[in-house]
Amino acid sequence: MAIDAKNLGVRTRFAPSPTGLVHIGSLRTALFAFLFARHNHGVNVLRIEDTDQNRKVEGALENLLKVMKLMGVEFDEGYYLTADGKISEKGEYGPYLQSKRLDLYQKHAEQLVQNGKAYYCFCSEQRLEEVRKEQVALKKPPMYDRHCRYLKPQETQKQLAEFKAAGKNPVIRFAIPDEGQTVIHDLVYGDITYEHRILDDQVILKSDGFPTYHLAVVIDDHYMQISHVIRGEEWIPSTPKHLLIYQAFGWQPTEFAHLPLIVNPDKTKLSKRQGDISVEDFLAKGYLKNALLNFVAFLGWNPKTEQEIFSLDDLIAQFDLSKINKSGAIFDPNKLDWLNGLYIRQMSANELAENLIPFWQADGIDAKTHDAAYLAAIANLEQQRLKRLSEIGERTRYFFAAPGYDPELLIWKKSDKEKTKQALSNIKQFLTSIDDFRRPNLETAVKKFIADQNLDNGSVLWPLRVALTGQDKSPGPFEVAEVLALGPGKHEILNRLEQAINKLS
RNA sequence: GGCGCUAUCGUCUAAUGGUUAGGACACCACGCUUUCAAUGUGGGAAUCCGGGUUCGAUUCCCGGUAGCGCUACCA
Repeated sequence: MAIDAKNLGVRTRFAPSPTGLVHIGSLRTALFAFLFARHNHGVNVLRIEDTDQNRKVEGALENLLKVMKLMGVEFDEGYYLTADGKISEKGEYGPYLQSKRLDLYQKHAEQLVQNGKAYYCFCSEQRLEEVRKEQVALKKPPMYDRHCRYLKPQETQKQLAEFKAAGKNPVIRFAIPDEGQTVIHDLVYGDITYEHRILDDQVILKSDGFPTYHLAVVIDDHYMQISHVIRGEEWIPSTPKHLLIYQAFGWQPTEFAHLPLIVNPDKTKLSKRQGDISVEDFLAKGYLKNALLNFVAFLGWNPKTEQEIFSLDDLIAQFDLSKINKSGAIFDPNKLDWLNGLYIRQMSANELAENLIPFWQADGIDAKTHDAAYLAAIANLEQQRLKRLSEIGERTRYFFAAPGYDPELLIWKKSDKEKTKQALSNIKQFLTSIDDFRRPNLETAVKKFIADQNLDNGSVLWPLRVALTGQDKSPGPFEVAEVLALGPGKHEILNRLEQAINKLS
C-alpha cells in the first residue's frame, strides 16, 4: 500500500480551514511555504481542510483565494480563481478538498483497524466526560482510558452490530504504542522527544465518517507528495501522533518546520479579540500589500543582515528556514505604520492617487468626479505624511470643499488679530495680481512681497495657510495654493482669504 | 494538573567563550521650518534569576522563575 517517494523535490503546502477571514498568522504561514517552495524551485500546494462541518463558512474559500492572489502568494496546485472569478482546481494529486476525499480516509482508517494499529471506540460522550472529570479530580492528565482498546473481539463485534442496527457509527481511535518514545526532528526547533505514555489515543475517524485533522493531514501530505510541512508552533504537540501514524502505514514522513506564534501585546496567541487581525482588515485600513508582506515576513524571520526592506523577489531570494526564530513575535503596529509610510512614499503620485480613490469615496468625498491631475497633485502633497491610506479623507477634505474657520487659529502665535487681518488683506490684494500659481514662482513672489512690506514670514504665511486649509496642521501655503489653483482655481483661493478676513471682523 | 516550547533595549531583532552588546521601530532633544510631515544630527534604553564549567559566560550545562502553546468526535 505504501507508495514510494517519487522524489519530486520540494513540495510545500498551505492547508487552511475555510472558516472565514484570513488571519494575519495564516498569511505568514502561507507566505513562508510559498517562499520556501519558490526559493527551492519547488511546488506550493493549496489544500482545504474542511473536515469540521460545523465550522465551515460559506464563501470562505473564494475570499481566501482573492486575498492570496492580491497578496501575491501563489499556488501551483489546488484551487484558484479563474479570470471570470470562478473557483477552479488544478494539479494531479487532487481533489484538494478534504470533504471530497472521505473514501480515502475511511479506507485507510479501516486498514489500520485490520492491522491492529487502531480500534473502534463505542464510548458515549457522557462516559468520556465522566472519565475526564474523574481524572481531573485526581489531578491526572485527562486522557481517554482506552476502554475500547482492550475489548474482547466478540464484544467489539457485538457492539459494532448494535451500532449498525441503530444506524450509528463508532469512532476509530489510533492505538498509541504502550512504550517507547518518538522524536520530532524539527527544522526550526531541533529534536523534541515525546514519551508514548503521555500520548492520547486520538480519534482519527469521527462518527460522521469524517476524519480528524490528524488522520487527514498524514494521508494527504503523503499522497500529495509533500516534502516539507510548514505550520504554526501550536502543532508541535500533535506532531508525534502524526509521526506514529506515518509509521503505522509504513510511510516516510515529511520534514517539519514549525513557526513561532505571532502574539498579542500581552503575549497571548494573536486573536480577533484584541483588534482587527485579518488581512482584509489591514487592507481596509489602507495598508499596502508590499508593506504587509514585508512586515509579515519579519515576524519570526530575518535575514541576519541589516536589510529591512524586502520585495517579494528579495524574500524569495533570501528566504531560509534556518533563519526562523523560535520565540513568539509580538505584532507591533508602530513598525507596520512606519513600513507602510515608506512604501507610500515610494509610489508615484498617480499611483498613489489611484489607490486613494476608494478611501476618499469611503469618506464621502466623490473623488472620482475630479480631474486625475488634481487628485495626483493632492496625493503628492500628502504622500510624506500618510501612514495609512484611510487617513486621506480627513486630511484633504479642504481640497474638495471650503473649510470653516476658527478665528483664533488664524492668528499666528507671535501675532495678533489686527496684524493678522491686515496681513490677510494685503496678501489677498497681492495675490490678485498674480497669475502664475506654480510653487517656485509663487513662493518667490510672496516672500519678496513679505520682505518688501517689512513683515515676517510667520505673521503672513501662517494665516495664509490656515485661510486656505482651515487646519492647524497641513502642507505649506504655497503647495496648497498651487494645487488649489490647479483644481477650483485662483478665485477659490481669493474667496477663502475673503472668508477668513470676515471671520476676524 | 501533565507534556512541550521560549527567554537580549518598550517592540522586532543582530552578535560573540573576551565587543564601548550592533541595527530598526517607538520615545526624547536639536537643526531645517509659518504648522505638520519628510529629512539630518545627537540621546536615553537590554543580555530573567541562581548555580556549575572556564583565566573569562550574555553565549555552553544544570536548576529555578516567568510567559506561551497543547492537553476535543476543532483545526
